[in-house]
Amino acid sequence: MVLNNYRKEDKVLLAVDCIIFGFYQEELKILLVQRDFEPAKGEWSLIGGFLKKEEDLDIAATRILNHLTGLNNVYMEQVHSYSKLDRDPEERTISVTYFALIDIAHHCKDLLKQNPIKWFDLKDFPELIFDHNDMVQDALTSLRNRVGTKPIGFELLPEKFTMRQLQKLYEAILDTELDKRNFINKFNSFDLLTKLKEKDMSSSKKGAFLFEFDEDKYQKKVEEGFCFKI
Amino acid sequence: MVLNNYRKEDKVLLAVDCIIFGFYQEELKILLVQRDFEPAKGEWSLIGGFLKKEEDLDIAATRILNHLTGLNNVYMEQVHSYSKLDRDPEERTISVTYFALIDIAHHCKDLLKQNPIKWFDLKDFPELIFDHNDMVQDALTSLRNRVGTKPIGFELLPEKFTMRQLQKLYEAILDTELDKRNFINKFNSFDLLTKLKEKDMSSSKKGAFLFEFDEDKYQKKVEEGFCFKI
DNA sequence: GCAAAAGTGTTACGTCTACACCCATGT
DNA sequence: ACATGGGTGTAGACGTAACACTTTTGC
Repeated sequence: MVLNNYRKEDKVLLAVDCIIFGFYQEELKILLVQRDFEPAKGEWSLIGGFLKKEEDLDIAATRILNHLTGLNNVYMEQVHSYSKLDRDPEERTISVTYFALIDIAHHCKDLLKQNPIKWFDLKDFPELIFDHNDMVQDALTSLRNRVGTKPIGFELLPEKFTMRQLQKLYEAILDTELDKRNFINKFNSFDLLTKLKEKDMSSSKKGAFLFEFDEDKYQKKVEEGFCFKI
Repeated sequence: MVLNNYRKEDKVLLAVDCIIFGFYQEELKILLVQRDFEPAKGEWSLIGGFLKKEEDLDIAATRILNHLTGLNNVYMEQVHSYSKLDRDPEERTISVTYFALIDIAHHCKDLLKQNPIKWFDLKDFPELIFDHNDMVQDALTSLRNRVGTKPIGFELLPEKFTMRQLQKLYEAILDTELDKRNFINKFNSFDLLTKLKEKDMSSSKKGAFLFEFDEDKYQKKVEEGFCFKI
């Protein structure tokens, strides 16, 4: 027999946890929070919260991110749902994760000062509560897959960036070294970037030209069947 | 302030919906059920149910699949969570989808006779309730991505299969035509199949050699860094 | 003048694609 | 003997990967 009465069914707590990635000094970073409530008070955790009756998951993720960071208009994608019975010792909780991509330099100058929130190097961050370490791992895998088929890397960079920054970003995400000429040639072949007249003088004496991602151009190309593939 | 009391939080109904794929007569199929309860009684729907207190999502998906089909040991993967406020008119319900891969020929001879469950051609199935059409689309996308990086296609075939069957399967999943020589050459280059002495005589007079997927060999290769990529 | 990063093309290599004929067998 | 699907190899196109030197300028 098919289940036929919604009201008889068990309800559960639904949480949303955000894996917030940033990019700074050529390294991928992750934003973590020190829990200020039990259980596991004082331990490091992903930024999360509970789904409310009147919102869907995407909105909850946006709200939670905004609530703890003050950030808006952040690129987010749902990753996976976690449901092991004992994953949260306090109460049975199912958690849906989202990864978020943030341009640290632009948005977060004062975040770093705020107390229980801190950026960590993705290669060296503390043990997290519950199954949050798995979540980070899965989110990273998801990001790696995604970045290969959709030009979302820019979400981690300032609007204007140098080719070298872009390359270092992809190197950090994919955890591999890339040849600068091949990288630039490939990216240029997509014809998605606008080269500006400005230069960034912060990393060399000669200065490096700045580029912008042309979202409109990308959308038009997609409609024409273009498929981003790096 | 961080949320600090689990008990105050809203709880929700959590459903699991299964997108069950099969392969038969060179076409991808999907298993659908006619709802025998309100709302939307009589309409076609994915096979689903509600998560129970004592199970995690993987187990719920397995139970639901088994309950409506009698099948065990079915390959399943979580796809996505759907949470639009009005997606289920009866009551706020979040749904987590799983795709399942089934060898129709082997397992389901009598399923077809059972009443409210029916295999449909993936290219021609009825309008589904709620957001189930989106779920099917997303699951198909997920299957397409997955099949390119993990040898799961075999789950849709009998244990022993011909190269032609395998090729037709990939053609059906990817919705594209493949060259038989290129396909065979590529697959053989992986060295994951065992050629049997037996032939399948059902589709030609000459007969076609049967092959088996060597799961152990695949696992060993993966440990050595092998990466399936088709 | 030298250190440090920016910028720029070509060649070799490997992979992917296209393609056509013979084989075995049941009717 | 012929119709049907099974099985096999190669050559050209294409994309990827490897590689080194010149430029600019602040110190």
